[in-house]
Amino acid sequence: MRLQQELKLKQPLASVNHEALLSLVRTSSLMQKLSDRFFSQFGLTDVQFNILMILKEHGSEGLSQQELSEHLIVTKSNVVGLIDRLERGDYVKRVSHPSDRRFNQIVLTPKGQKLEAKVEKSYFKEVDKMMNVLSPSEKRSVVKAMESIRQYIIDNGA
Amino acid sequence: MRLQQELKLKQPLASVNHEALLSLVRTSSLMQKLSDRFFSQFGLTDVQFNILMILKEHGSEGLSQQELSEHLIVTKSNVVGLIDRLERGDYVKRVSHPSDRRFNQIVLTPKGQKLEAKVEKSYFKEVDKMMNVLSPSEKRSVVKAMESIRQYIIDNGA
DNA sequence: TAGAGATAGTTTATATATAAACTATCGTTC
DNA sequence: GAACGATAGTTTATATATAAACTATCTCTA
Repeated sequence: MRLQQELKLKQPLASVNHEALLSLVRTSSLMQKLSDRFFSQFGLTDVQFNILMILKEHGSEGLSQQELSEHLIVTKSNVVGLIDRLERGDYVKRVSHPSDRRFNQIVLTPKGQKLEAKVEKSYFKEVDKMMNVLSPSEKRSVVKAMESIRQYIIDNGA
Repeated sequence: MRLQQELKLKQPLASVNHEALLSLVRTSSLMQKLSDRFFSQFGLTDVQFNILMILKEHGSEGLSQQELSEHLIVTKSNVVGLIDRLERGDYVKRVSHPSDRRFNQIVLTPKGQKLEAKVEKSYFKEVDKMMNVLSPSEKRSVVKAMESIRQYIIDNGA
């Protein structure tokens, strides 16, 4: 559908720049909703699955909450609740760092490992289904454009 | 920066599809943060400004909370709190529909109109600055790619 | 070695978001 | 006209997110 109709605008968008921006914002918002629905099948949220994937990559050493907050680009105060909830579900645990008691090493439990492996398979299938609506050159173009935008944001102090 | 480094991945991304998806997700997340910082200058959030813009377009008739929830693609229960907070700041008000008391017509107050007009000017300048990192053909390509993705999501029941 | 500063994590207050259960109002149908 | 069903908005419980103030721990330096 055309963006103007989707946004229920009375007038066409005046600027191509605004149209491109709203395209991105609207699309990522809808992707978020699709993602929510997908992960809720497994009793997870997208953020929770992301954490499980990150922790899987870091094995038995895990990551500190500070490191996790940098991976997720969220504040450390947010990570507290995220780990609380994952710990409540017995998917991860906090382990005290042996030589520096300020750190929690967050590691997957066996239950967390099993769930991650199971969800990951379905996840990559869904990703392929969605992204294959784009041609290879479109994908390259999107990746390049997104990189330019991120560079702008980083240069402007994010 | 390369996505792999930004995401602090130990291994390169296996699939181009996943890379394209994470490009989008990461970029919109950073855009959200830039947006937060921009609007906080004016004591607003991005969602609040979006509501003010939508209401401006609908003048003295305003929109019901149900209609607003459709514009914003959020649930009506979310809209309750959004309007509560904007009403607390005297930016909008709830007006009972004259012939159907189930409806609230949400309209801008004079204070809300003034703020919207002021913020809008800066907003469009920022949008131009950011999106002009893309060439005209890149913008067209992004708009087209995003439309394809949204079509996929709509077809898959969102 | 005592104190100062840095770092990791937590708490609190607030904003955004959902789903589900609820109230109030309106329309339709019998 | 009373009952039923649909619609609009609210409330509650929960998840994600921030900023700011806090505690605990560690490190460095005077």
